[in-house]
Amino acid sequence: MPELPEVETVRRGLVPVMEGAVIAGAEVRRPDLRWPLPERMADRLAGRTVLRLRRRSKYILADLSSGETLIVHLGMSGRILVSGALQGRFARAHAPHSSHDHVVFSMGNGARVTFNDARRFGAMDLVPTAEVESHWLLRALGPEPLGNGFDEVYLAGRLRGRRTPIKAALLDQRVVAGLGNIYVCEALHRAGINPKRQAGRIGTHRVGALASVIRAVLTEAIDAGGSSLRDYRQADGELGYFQHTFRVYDREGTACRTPDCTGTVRRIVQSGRSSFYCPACQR
DNA sequence: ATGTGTTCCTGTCCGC
DNA sequence: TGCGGACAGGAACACA
Repeated sequence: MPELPEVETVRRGLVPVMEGAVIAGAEVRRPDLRWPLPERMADRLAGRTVLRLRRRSKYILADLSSGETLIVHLGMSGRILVSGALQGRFARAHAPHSSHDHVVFSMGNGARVTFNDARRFGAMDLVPTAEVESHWLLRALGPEPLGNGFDEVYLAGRLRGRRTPIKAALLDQRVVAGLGNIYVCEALHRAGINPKRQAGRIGTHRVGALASVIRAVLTEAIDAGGSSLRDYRQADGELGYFQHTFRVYDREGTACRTPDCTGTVRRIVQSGRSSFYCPACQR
């Protein structure tokens, strides 16, 4: 579930609980997620202060006072729950652990942060802060779509000559970091580009529009997450899920939402993933 | 180098 | 109500 906007929403939800706070203890309830958890992770976290919570692509990065950084990826089904008291703002009782609560952080301020991941495609690692960018999971990532390194000139350069469908190219984290299946579908719809179109065969002008709508769709989703954050916290402390109004994603068979378009949303499979698009207005 | 298909894991939903 | 199959927001990996 978590693409860049969801991960950013989780990060923002964790900032008031974790940033500047001490990790009193960490309980590792199973030894592995997608890969084995870091050696002696609980010992290396206990007593450390979280200096800063950052995000790179879909990774949450917690810089610690020990000089190490905890890298967290939510995979497909990873979620984070916050409970416990902090200035009365998180006055939610600790729920009993579920079988998918794999790592539990007990903060010095009384909050509890639980990493839950049914499918266990998530991951954690703990490395020197100076080595985060060169970590094997992060080193090949393309630019942040909301950062300065991503614009129409960059994107055009990366798509030039590529014969792969634009859908696959945008899902490639080396091209641009943080997009997933939902937001690629949404961005292509807004840009009026058929997901099957060869990446290198999109006109310069339309590539410019694409870069622009990618930023817009992500920004809107982050804003929506921010506005729903408080509601979700009040509900059950769960971070990372919020309602979106998608224009095509998961809307197979329904009317296209492009103004004046009479098309019907279709679903096709591209490299094993569902693509939702409108054949009438995406060319 | 590029592009495609498989794989990890569990939960949910839909049709019979 | 049970059961089988399809499918799920990721991405590393093996292979053409």
